Amino acid sequence: MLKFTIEKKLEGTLARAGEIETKNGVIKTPAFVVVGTKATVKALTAEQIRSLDAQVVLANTYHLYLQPGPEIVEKAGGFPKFMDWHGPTMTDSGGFQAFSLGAAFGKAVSKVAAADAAKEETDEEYQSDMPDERLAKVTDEGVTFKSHLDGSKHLFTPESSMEVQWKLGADMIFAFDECTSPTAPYEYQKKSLARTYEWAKRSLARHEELDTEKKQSLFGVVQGGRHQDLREEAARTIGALDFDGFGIGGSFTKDDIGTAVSWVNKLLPEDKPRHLLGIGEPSDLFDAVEAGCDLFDCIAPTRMARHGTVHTTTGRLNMKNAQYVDQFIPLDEGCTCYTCQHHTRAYIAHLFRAEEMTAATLASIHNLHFILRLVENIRESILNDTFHQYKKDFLAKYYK
RNA sequence: GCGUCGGUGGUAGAGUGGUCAAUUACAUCUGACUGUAAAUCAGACGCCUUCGGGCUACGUAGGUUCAAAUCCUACCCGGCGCA
Repeated sequence: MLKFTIEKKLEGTLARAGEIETKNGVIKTPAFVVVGTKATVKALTAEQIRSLDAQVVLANTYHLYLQPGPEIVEKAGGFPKFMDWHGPTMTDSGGFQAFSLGAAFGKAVSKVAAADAAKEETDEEYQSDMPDERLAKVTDEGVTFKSHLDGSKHLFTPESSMEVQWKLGADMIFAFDECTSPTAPYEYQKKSLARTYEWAKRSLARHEELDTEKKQSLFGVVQGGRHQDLREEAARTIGALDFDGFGIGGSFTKDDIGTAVSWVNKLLPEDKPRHLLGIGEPSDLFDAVEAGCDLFDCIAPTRMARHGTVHTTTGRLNMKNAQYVDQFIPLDEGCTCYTCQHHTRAYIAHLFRAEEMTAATLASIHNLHFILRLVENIRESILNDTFHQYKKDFLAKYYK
């Protein structure tokens, strides 16, 4: 069971700093949740995750269901024990894969789209653009999947997602939802929202049957795309259900994350934590905290690290660029992460060019450190009333 | 010395008379990445350009042809075989 306390609210905004107590430790919020999809944070050992002072690790139901399978994870004592992580944990429900393996499969759509790419299609366009080779299809019952690993067919329902997440054993789990595409027509999003609401109730019901001792906390997921009426409807209806916290999911445009999230957070119960699903760019984190979010998870720091992009206080660097091969300075001057304490840009650039695995490890350590410390600093700035100045200064340097 | 095979863009290696500035891979350069289908993907990659095109290129020099990286001759260089 979850205990959430708000220490401080930032006047004139929806931002708050607080603490979530789980049976595996306290999470100081706002907090960035590290993504460990397959019960591993890619390229990092559990010891390295601890060294980063990460607070929470999130794994994914879809991936662990397919491999190694929920029974193995259950036998291992749950995914946290399986991967030797002792702190608080979450699992995502598999709902996001309805989007990434469905409407988005093989296409260039991102759930956070540039404004011009987020144009809603007509129903006809949407249907005809739906990729034939997609691996997921949504029905009222649930989502049918073809495994991306071997093509085998599977069905996820709200009930089965709860069952798998029960076996995976995280402290906090998510209701099964449909993440819609930013190009989906309004009518589709409205229909999808009604379905996600039904799924929320089914998730709750199955969760209550399974978890009689209240070991896991269940978060409901608010969808609604970029529409104020849908977002508000979702916040009211999902918010009225007996969840322990809330996830905010779905698609946004780059510019309206803060706006859309504040529509929701104005209506969600104030005394329960809010997790913004899958957001993790610096500017988005500021906006989302200001709009009242307490938790974030994002694959961006680790994926970008593996692909050679690192965060610095003065913006992103692509370490594969020629200019870094002979720069014998840290990735980011003044950074206290392991990578910056021990290695130079030239060395990291060399490792990427040589395709050495440690390139991914060292860059992941740096990027996670950067984002984790950023969110910690945001928290501090709420507590000592310097949020607005900190935001302004940070963004001015980062997006110079 | 004789014979034989071969010399193609940064590298390897296709092409063997027109559709070739030349397949492909690698390298190089650049970009993207937001609940991980991702150690991935995309673009550029002879020179110039008013983006229509122009120019120079397939060892070197000639030649045949309307047209040559592709055919012929000589030379240079390399592998292999025989002396």
